[in-house]
Amino acid sequence: MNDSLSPALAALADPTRRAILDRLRAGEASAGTLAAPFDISQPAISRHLKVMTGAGLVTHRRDGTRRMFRLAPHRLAEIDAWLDAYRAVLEANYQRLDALLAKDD
Amino acid sequence: MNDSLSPALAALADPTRRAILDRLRAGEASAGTLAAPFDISQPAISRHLKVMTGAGLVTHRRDGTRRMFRLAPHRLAEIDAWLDAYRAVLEANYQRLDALLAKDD
DNA sequence: ATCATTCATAACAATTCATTTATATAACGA
DNA sequence: TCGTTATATAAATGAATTGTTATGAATGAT
Repeated sequence: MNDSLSPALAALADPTRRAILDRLRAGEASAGTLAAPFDISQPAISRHLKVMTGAGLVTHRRDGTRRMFRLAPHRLAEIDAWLDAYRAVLEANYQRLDALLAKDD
Repeated sequence: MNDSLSPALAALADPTRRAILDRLRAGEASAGTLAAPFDISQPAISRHLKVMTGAGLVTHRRDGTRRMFRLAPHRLAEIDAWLDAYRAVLEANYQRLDALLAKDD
């Protein structure tokens, strides 16, 4: 099995990493910028970025002493494609979810 | 943070558990039926099912000595909703993904 | 050359995870 | 009540994960 989903989903299972990814929707950012909002050490963030890179969720390029990270949408698209198989089952539940989110329950 | 995504994504990060979920798309199935295709011990599957239950991906009911499991689409819908935020970024990449899948690369 | 900045890597401890074997529990049928 | 079937739980183990502090490496500026 050519399993690129497992590492990607494992990477996304961490709230810090999801927050980093969220930030990257706004565009490229340096490791330092990405680390700033968090209360954990710089090496910890560096590791998170390495995990995300390994999972194919982000890419990076050098810019002087900084390392600029960028969202790599491919893996998210794969997850989306994986969800397609469940789309039929999900469709019956969208209303319920919408209602729940609306009620902020 | 009311984080139901983390456990769900962590649960889905395991190929065995994704395969179990896949099987459940066809409908309700007993723990034994779900365990059959795999080469790992019964307790291991039982634990996988417990993890999936804890993550809210499945529910179960008793049927005599058997325990019948069923897909619980709510969490998958939440993941789908989470992906919505990335949908704009993804859209630019669907063609590329489709091409890749078509080439069976 | 030296120094400051930005980031990665090493080494370590604590925790969590996936699995196994062995055993317990729950429900049914004779 | 006893045995069988189906499944869960316990205990143990090794591997992976997440965080820390300390240190190294790459780049640019003086």
